[in-house]
Amino acid sequence: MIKRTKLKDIAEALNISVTTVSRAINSKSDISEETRKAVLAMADKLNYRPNALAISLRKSLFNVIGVILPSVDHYFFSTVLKGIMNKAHQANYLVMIGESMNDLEKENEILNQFMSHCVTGILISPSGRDSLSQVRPKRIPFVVVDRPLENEVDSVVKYDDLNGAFLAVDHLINQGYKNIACLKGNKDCIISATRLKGYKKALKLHGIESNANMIKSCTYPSKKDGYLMSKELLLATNKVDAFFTITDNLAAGVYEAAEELKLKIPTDLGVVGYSNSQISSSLTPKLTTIEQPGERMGEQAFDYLQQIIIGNNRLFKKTFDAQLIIRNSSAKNLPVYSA
Amino acid sequence: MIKRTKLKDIAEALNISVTTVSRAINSKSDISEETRKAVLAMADKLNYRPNALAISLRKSLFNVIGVILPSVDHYFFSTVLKGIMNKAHQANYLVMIGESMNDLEKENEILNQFMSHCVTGILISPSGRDSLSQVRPKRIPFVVVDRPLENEVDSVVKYDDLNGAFLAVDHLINQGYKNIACLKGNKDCIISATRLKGYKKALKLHGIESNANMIKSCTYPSKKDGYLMSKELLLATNKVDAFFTITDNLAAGVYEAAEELKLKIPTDLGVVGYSNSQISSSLTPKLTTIEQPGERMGEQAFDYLQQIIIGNNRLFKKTFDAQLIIRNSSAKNLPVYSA
DNA sequence: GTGAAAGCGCTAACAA
DNA sequence: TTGTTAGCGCTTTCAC
Repeated sequence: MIKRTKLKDIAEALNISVTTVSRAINSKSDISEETRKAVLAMADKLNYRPNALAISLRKSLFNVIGVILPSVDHYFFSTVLKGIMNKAHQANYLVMIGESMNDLEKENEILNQFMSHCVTGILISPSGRDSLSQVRPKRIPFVVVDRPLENEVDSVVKYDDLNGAFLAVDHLINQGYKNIACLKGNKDCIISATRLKGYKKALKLHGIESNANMIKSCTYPSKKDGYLMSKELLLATNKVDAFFTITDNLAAGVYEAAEELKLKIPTDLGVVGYSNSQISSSLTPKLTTIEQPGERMGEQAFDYLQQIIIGNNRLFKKTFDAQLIIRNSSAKNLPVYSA
Repeated sequence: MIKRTKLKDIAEALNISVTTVSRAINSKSDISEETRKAVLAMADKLNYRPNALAISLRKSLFNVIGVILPSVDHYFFSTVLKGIMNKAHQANYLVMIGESMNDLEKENEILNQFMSHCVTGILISPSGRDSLSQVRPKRIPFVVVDRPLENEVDSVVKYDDLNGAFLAVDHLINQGYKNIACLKGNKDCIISATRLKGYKKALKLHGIESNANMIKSCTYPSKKDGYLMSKELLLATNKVDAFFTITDNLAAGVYEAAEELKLKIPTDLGVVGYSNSQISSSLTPKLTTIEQPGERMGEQAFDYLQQIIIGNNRLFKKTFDAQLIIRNSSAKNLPVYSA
């Protein structure tokens, strides 16, 4: 922190009191137009910039919020962050950002640092089931984004993941695929678990029995994991004719395995991903997937947080409707989409 | 900001002075083991958390840095941010993040807010040529990342973009492509300009005259722009047999145009992108591109900033070497790569 | 319309 | 080893 002009400097230069300067800067009413102008001119001349730390300390409010996301280079989360920043900027809030990397301990560390630094509120995409039990006791305004723990006590902006997965798998079945495998993430991941439920729900609805052998998990879903898991399944049973993957990355891996095994998508193998990330429309054939409006979710989350900060003490909940984006990776018989 | 335990609360609970409590918390030497333990126990009991604002105000240092990037949902920048956060977290710094959206005015606004909030230093990827003339006068430690203005007065972590583009185009020529077009961004974008130079340098080296009609610009390079610009070029001259695009997104657009016009990549049309973003290996055929180690660049930038903050008053410069990643989009005759 | 004084939570110099 | 005092930069009573 470098030394800079403060109110006292302005006061001394003008031979008036600090109080008066403060009043002028904050455009209070009880001050003469004359002095006001003089102060402002001098402030400008000396390149005065208020010290937000001092102001915050004095006024007990700090217009900074903290955002905790699993990872910023994950496309979906980066759009959530963008949404948050859109609104935060408008509302004159600054945003601090921390990555939890799905690590509860690191998450808690960041949380504590944020608290120490007096953030006014927290926006968090929890890394695990116990995340929020770390947050709640701090008694700080917060809103959960995208990874809702099942409860009725927190404000949360989420996505209808159950239905998203359901739509994906239902679509595959309707297209004529019979043996649909599911590629998912960690057992502890709420999102993964919810999407798995949606998968099972769709199977059940169509009278298909879910088979544990058709479900594969990995720690941190990547293209490579998708490749390995799908290859294993394709070689093992030889009956899998479609994949539902809980993330587009995994689907990209399926494409790779399919090519290696000379299986044509979508005729031999149907694929539906999740998130509509950038790769989904770059794959050939283009990937059918589930849209996730990260930016809008981030914006909504900030709006709720702001409501809570200004004292609106109710619970805010919003679930974004699931939306299937049909492209060519699931067109068993006919290509249905080409844009 | 909610009310929380402060030193005074602990002091009163223990009937000792605030100073003593402070000493205990900060584990100074001149304090009895006994009181130290008592204080720590009470602090824990009352769930004490130091007020970083007050500490910073008092000590005139605030362990927060500000990061200004054009856009966080751009893959490359999100990895830069990740690199910065890796190191910042290790060094116990918090990071504030702002998006300039390539808008000088917005950039300046964020800058001022950061300054007001007493960030110790700034990491910035400048949005335009005049960005730094806004930063320099503030006399705050800063490091430029990835978008170096041509000067010798700032610390900067950059990438050898001239050579990156050169390698890309040189490679295309060596593969046997004759008429190589360049798809780029805005005229004001330094990065775009530098890569264009590399393109021209490679042409020149091979005795090919650069042709203004083979160079197309757009405002904010997207897949769609790539599609439109490449289609226009392919329809117009019918002689373009390869594209060098200053970003992978644009290359993805070229793929789309190629498919529409029934041109086979790489036989009819060679393509080389830039950035090695996620889509590059999802495209079919896989895209030859230029690797950009965003995370490592972010880490390096933070390290430099930290040096400057602790008073190491020299200029820090680092240029990451350009690296061509050869995949199949540029294999005019034989596929050369498949992983 | 203006200024003096107190205090936000904390630390550092100086006393005791 | 502990306490007293002053002050970081600012705002807010309360006098004048």
